[in-house]
Amino acid sequence: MTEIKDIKVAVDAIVFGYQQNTLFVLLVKQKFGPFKGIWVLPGGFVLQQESLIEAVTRELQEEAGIKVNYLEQLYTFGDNINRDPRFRVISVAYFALVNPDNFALAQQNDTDAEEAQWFAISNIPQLGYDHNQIVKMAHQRLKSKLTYQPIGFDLLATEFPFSDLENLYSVILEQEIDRRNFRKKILSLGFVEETNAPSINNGSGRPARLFKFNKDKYYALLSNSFHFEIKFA
Amino acid sequence: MTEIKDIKVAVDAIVFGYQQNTLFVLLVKQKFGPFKGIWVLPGGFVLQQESLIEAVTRELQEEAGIKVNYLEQLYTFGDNINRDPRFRVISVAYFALVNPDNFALAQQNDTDAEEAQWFAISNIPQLGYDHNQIVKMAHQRLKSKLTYQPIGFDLLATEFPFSDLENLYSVILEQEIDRRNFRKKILSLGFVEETNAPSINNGSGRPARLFKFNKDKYYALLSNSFHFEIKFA
DNA sequence: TCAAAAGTGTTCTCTTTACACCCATGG
DNA sequence: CCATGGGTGTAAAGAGAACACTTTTGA
Repeated sequence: MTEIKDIKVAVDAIVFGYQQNTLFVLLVKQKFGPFKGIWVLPGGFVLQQESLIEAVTRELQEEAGIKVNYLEQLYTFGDNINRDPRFRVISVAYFALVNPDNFALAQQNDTDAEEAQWFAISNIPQLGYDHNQIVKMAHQRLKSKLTYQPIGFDLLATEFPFSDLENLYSVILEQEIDRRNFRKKILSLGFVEETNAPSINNGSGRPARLFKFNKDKYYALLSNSFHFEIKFA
Repeated sequence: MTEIKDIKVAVDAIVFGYQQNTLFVLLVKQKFGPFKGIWVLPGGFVLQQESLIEAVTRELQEEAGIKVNYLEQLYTFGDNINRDPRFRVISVAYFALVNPDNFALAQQNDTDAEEAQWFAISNIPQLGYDHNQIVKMAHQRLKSKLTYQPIGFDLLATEFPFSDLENLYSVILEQEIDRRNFRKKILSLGFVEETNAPSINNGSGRPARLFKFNKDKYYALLSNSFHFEIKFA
């Protein structure tokens, strides 16, 4: 049974952020190891006494000082037995989203102090290991989940103008959206509500009213075997 | 880095089969270990030199002499650090389907010779480890995939009467189906075709024509960003 | 001729699409 | 008063749901 011992278990996180109509992915510069100096996904080995989730959360904190507000398991990469040139490693990849409040990266010369940086999804460099492939899969997951789960809200501020939501969908899905139909559809779902907050004005044009995602209402609907799907012409 | 070494990696498979309007799951009786004599999912530790997929395939062969015709990764269980009472194990669970040709279990007194047996999904006993939870998740996955991917065909014979497909959907989704609407919808998708095979007669009633799933046609449609969703009233 | 399962069309309703003008503000 | 983005309704087409009788076979 000696063969069993030597498979190492890692976690990696694909963290998406959204700012100025652009989708970003969080990367860190590897400080040592076979890909020293190369950009990779934040992640690392799982410790004996921690759960997988704890491992990801810890790594995100250590490597980027970031707290995500959506996290789910994506896929476990372990079919290429040489994906790490040093030894056999399988990696459980996690898919995460941050909203603008958590977008800023902590400047931390203190702890692990690796460089962490946001990269536009259209501009991801060559990454270490099989991480480009992982990013691709995560991007795909984001696109499809967006159409049947309300995860877009985790990339926006708590209160947002409707146009932000429109833009997020059209940017991420890379499709044009009919503003009228989109608004009608989203509002018909019943879990996006106008707030009382005063309208905001961003420079020019008519001020926008603010909306928010009502999580409770969403879950209430869910338990009544409710299902939605957002598609466009 | 000593903590890292001691996490063991296992794979488990949830294999579904379908016979006589009933959905079955394949279980094996544990021969040793902490759950000796208890039913569990087929699976075992991943060897140093094999991919995850190879590990599942091998275990299915060894423990049940079975070859599946659909296999995909389901989820990786590693948040309960005591899921195996002996040591820390994470398990990559796979979701598999067999069609009637592969349904029979090999009688194998030779190799690993564990007892393998099909259990109706409605009649799963208490399993070892966290395997009841895994089965539940797989069952959920099967239900939802059935509505947007043509995986039902992997549970049927290559050629099948239309009523088999109807029954499969209504049994697995636990819903009544309007036969006329179902047939119209499926045939409108364009990848289920009537064969030239002579009708078959099963005892009583009008003989049924046989249909088959045209994989090539399905993939051709897929690449044209085709999407389907099967829902019922 | 009866029992059993297979095969088939139409209407109504609801959802989705396409499409263009006015409104509120700042400069 | 102009530029900029926000806000809104209606008609036509398509998809989904409801619904029942005829056909073919074996016994």
